[in-house]
Amino acid sequence: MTTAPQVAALSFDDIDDAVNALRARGLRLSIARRMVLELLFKEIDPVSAEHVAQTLGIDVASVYRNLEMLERHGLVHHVHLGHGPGLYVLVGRGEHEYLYCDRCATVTPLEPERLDPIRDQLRASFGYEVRFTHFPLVGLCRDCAGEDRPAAVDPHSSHSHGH
Amino acid sequence: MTTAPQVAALSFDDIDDAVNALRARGLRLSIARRMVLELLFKEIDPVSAEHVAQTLGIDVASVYRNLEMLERHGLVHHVHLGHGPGLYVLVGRGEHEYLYCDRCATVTPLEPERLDPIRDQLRASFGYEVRFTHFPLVGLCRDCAGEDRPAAVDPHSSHSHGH
DNA sequence: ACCTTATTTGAAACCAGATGCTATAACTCA
DNA sequence: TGAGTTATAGCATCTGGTTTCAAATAAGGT
Repeated sequence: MTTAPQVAALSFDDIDDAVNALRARGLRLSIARRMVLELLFKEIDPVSAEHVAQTLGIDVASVYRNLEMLERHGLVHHVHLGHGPGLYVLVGRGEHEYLYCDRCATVTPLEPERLDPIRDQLRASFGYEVRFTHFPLVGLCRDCAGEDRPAAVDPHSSHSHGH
Repeated sequence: MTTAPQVAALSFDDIDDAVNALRARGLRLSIARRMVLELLFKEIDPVSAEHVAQTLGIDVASVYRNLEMLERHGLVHHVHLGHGPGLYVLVGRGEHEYLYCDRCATVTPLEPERLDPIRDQLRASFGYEVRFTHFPLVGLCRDCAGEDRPAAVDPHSSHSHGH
């Protein structure tokens, strides 16, 4: 008993794979939707809806609708790192969980397996099946923990995304 | 080595104590500010700025400024449970960390000590000093984990705050 | 009491995200 | 391939949450 079944562990090798999954669910595939999907397949790090809209020249509203819809169908989910907009990422392929430093706003993506021991312990203690995909683990990184007091910074952006 | 020093573990027995701490830092104490503090001392659960403003009949802008300021000075912090407004709570006195169920939106406050083993493990593995005071631990509660798939619900409010 | 400076207020700006509407584009079936 | 059906894109507009601005007020020091 190391890890519970990764709920809805959909995984798509490529766009067509994902597209088929959508089609199988009776969903249409508009140009815009395909573009969003393609972009998500390209990006490694989570991206904001705004970013998607900008880079693709699509209306943000449409982007939000698409992302939300893809999320409902389990292809995508969003994470909140610090404050600022939610960031979207494909599930399954290259999925990560995140460590976020309160102080320097550094984001450290982790392979989910690395947190399995934590999950096990939480399951054992509280019966909870936790994921750090929606909210990151928040605290002080090694460097910041060493220094002075932990004045909560949150620079509202400039996530120095150190991957 | 069970727990790292609780960073900035300020703790105030009563309002006057907190007020003195503020005065000592050269801050004024307006009626509004005192009222906000008093309300926070009364509340057990985290409250929204809106709630504070409503119950006290103070402008939300002032409430936000006060809360933000009290937060800067380490008397208060805020937590995000699901989506919806940030919720503010006094630091130190009766401080909790939170478990949040993705599915049924149940919030379970925990005594921080109960998560110390988790903290220890995360410190050992990643050098991170984590707290679950800003973002809760998110996952499926025992009940929901048993059932079907984990359709992310987030009823956008109605936190059935079971304390 | 007086002066200086922080703080309150109310309005307005702001951002992330959601929603209603109409034209259009996807899929269905003939 | 073309017509019909229905989802989706675009755009404008709204909302909730939070911040900012200018002017009026009130704290604390002297």
